[in-house]
Amino acid sequence: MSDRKGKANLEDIARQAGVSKMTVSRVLRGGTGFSDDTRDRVMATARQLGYVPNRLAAAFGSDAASTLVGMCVPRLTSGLFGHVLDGVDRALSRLGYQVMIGANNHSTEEEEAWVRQVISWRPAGVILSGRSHSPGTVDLLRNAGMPVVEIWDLTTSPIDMSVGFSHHDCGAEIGQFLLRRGRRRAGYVGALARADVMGQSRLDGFQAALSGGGHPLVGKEVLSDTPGFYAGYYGLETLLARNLHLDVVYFHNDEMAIGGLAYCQARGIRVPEDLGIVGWGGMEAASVLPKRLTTTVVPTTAIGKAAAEALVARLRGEPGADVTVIPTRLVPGETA
Amino acid sequence: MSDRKGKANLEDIARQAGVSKMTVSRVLRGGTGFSDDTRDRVMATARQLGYVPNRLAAAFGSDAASTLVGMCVPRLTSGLFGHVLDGVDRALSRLGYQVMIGANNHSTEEEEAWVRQVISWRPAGVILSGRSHSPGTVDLLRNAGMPVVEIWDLTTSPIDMSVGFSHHDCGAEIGQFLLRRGRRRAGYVGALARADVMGQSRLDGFQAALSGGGHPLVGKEVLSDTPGFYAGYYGLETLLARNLHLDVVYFHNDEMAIGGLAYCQARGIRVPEDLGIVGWGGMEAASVLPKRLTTTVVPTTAIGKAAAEALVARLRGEPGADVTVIPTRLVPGETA
DNA sequence: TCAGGTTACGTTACCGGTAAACCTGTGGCA
DNA sequence: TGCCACAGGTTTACCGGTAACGTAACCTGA
Repeated sequence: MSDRKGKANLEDIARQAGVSKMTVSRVLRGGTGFSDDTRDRVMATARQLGYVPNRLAAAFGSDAASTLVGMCVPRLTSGLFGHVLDGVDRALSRLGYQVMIGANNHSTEEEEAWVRQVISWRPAGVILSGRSHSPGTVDLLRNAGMPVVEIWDLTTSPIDMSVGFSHHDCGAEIGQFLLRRGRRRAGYVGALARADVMGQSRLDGFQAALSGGGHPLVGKEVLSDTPGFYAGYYGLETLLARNLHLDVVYFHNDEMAIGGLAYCQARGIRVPEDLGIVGWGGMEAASVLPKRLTTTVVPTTAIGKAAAEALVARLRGEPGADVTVIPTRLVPGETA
Repeated sequence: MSDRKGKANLEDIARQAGVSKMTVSRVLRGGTGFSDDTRDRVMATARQLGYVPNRLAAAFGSDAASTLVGMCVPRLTSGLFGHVLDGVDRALSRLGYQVMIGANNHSTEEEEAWVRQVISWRPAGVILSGRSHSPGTVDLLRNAGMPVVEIWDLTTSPIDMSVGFSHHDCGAEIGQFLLRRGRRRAGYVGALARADVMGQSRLDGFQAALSGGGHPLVGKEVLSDTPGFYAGYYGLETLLARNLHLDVVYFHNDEMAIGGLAYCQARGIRVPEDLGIVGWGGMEAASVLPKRLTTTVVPTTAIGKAAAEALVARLRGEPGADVTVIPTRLVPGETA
């Protein structure tokens, strides 16, 4: 056994089984061109030597052999993206791929830095979150010539493929829903400001719908904090302190909306009578609250799965749509 | 430019800059053995050609050059592990490493399958969650001779290194705390049963403390469901239906405890007067609830960071402890 | 009976870096 | 003057697979 780290390689197996390296390679990859007898002998030898394949060598030697997929999310601590990641990982690992992760913290520069790193591993493909990227990122990916899936926020002109839904439509749908329910003085509580392009899209859609219905947004409060429970709590406190006589507040996401609900409960504000509360995302907690949160449920796992499958389909040369819509669902709860 | 995918390589840069491949390699890695003039020329040429390094080739050619780290968590959808992953990723990406993820779904077999895959990429090191692994996993890792960090549940005899805290102690601490607060009839609501070894450790510690204090656990309900809000809600409902006159319930984690709180609120059970509720983990939501949840706060991000740093220290040959304790903190809230 | 296809292999070249050993000119010093 | 150290390189070998092509033995049908 050639003993760089004491590991057996194809050559060791070949020698011991009395065949060539290439035959061993073919057998282990489950190809054709060998007899049943040879296959059994090679397999037995490989097992006996404790052979651990070297994907590094395989991917290096042949551009087609990489089973690595890069996936970049805005934040690893987001509950929603945890589910997306889970969907991606389940689908890909079942097909023999491995996932390399990254977080861009809602920054296109950080995303570009990550893409630069991940590309240096010559992955089979890359999954990005969102549809706004730096020119450098787009260049790098175009040049790399590998499948790219942009998820979460749908785009009709993707770098390569897009899987997700329209954030703008989500916001608009909620706006129209609230108008139908008779709400007239809507506010918004968000976080991360310009950084989160997709949250901004929802707000844009929301505002457009409200204005279109003749009752434009009355006030908004956008913190530069992490969009979590705290930010929802204090964001609502700040917004209400401005005495705008709001009758409903749309939140950046469910976490923040639940923070808002906590604030209402603490201050004796009745929901939905005194104030309506609406979230976005569809986290599990939202449905076991004393009052079920009105929100948009996003099929996170399905998006991850669809992205992974689109990527693999392209790698296999199967035909597939460039744009896949995974619809969200407005779930009227008891808070608006 | 040799055009396998149209990408420039060291040789292209070398030719154009009028030096050898090796000199280019040294310059790009920031080594020594070249003049300032040569360095500037090489750097300029690399930029001009849009050189993207090939880490695959580097890691393949030299076992020491890998910047890949594998990280396996029980579930990617867990809020706590999202933070651990974040801690790991931040620390590692700052140091130039990339993270390959995996989920074992609380199964040592799935973990072994993942380890087999990740090792085939010849990573610089591996981070695992938990301390119970299949013999095959331990063999593979020992044989690979790379740094391994076991996180989350501390072990005094790690495969290589261990970073975390004792789940058993967490449970015991809560047990003692509740006894001091005068609770005498404690119950437990959990999930995943045998599969989640660490949850079981907490329960063991909890029971030991209660028994030691003369008031053993009265009843428990362990669902084979995902340990989330729903499971907490229905688990508590089922447990209380047995009319055991419990005065406090310890939950597998905060999500389940919050589900339990939701159940109490729905049924008019006063917390903490009629029933105490205790969680585990320290999720953000727990602190903006109408009543702050009594729980154990786990420094998730710090554990991830410490694990990453221990791994890198070992890679650099710096001295470091094999076992690093990251203490948890019992936070008495208003629910017990 | 023999051209032509098929099966079951073997051979060769190559992927793009890095380690290690090897050169070469220059300056310092005994 | 001769020797050595050192800066600033170059050369060579190798990592472990895979693609592409070559080939001998066997089969098959006209």
